Amino acid sequence: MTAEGSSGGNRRYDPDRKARIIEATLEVIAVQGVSGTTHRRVAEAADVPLGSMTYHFASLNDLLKQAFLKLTQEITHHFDAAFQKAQTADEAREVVVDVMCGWYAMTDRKMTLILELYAYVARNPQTRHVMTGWMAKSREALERHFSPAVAASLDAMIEGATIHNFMHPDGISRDAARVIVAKLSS
Amino acid sequence: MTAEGSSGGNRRYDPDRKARIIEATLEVIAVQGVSGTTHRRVAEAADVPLGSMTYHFASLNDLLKQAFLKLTQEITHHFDAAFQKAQTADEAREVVVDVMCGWYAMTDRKMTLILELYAYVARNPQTRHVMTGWMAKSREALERHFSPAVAASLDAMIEGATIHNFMHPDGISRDAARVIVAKLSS
DNA sequence: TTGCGTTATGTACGTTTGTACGCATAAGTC
DNA sequence: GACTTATGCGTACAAACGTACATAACGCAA
Repeated sequence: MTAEGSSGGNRRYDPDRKARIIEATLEVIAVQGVSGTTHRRVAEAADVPLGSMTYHFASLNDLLKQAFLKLTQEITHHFDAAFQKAQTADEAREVVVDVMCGWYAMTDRKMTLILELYAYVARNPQTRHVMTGWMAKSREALERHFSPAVAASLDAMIEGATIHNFMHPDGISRDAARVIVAKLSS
Repeated sequence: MTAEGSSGGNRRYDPDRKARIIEATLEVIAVQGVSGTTHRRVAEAADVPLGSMTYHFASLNDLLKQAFLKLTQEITHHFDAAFQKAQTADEAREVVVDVMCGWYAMTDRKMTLILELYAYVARNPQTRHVMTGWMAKSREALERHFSPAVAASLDAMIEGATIHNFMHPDGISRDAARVIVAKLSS
């Protein structure tokens, strides 16, 4: 009775609702951009009533902030997992190459979300900690295999190469990436 | 009589109006983001009546497109000018260092605009040519001093370092940048 | 002057927006 | 069962939106 108890059309008791709304928010942002993200569109995507929006989130900005935070946490998780597997420095270098071009789960959707995040943070300084936190985690993962200076350069290169490859299909090939990583980490 | 002839409150004949609207658009985007850029806000910023918006631009998207195009042209111009001065490879390397951290005129405002552009292009594939055109010009400038492969890597590094330095104040120092450029261009 | 064609603008319209809030419905307690 | 409290939601509203369009203001030819 407690579970599955949807007694007709109008739903009740849906403990994952808030999480689902956040996920739906990312979906809407990916397709419509922050500029096209509205309470109503997210509500429809998450299949919840409009009233749930203002009930679970103080404002639209609050919703965006939480959605972007979840995005960075997911990415950080993937990033960490990839580097956790690497044992030797050479293996770590290969992971960097993987991330630079191809990425494990860097779909167009995720890349779009990241760029929306950047723009959002640039215009909302009070959410900058979302970025600095993410960057710190990435740096930390890299510094388990490289010196701080090299880690910083690899991090920047990952950023730039990922964006350039996204914007211009055949930007940096896998072989080219290998050469670059070798140079930077020497 | 033809110039300065504002015969009271309601203006007439203002040949630079379109250009001024585009500039005002960039100003609004920088502060409010694409999501907060409206006909009315731009009109106020440019000090033109609302009707001028739909008169000079087919739609809001058309306006955004033209504004972003102007942004990339300005940046390209600065970029080219900087590299035009460099005669030797070493001088070119130093320009790359300049651009990576500090940039000639890379204010927070301009960086914000660039990030908004990225997000906009990611969501509007039909405007991707604005990005590919810009990238081609940058690549071209770099290839006057470096091999294609090295130019591509420097371009990506500039991208990543600029963004990281913007997000996290003391990301890559000038000395560190010099080391990185030396490695990449060897 | 008058007339005409182009250029520009004020205004109105139908939508969509974020958000507030009264009320319905559940769980909790006896 | 009855009653109380906490939780969730349908709905309403003022503000702001993009856009269209009738009409005003001009330059210019006659």
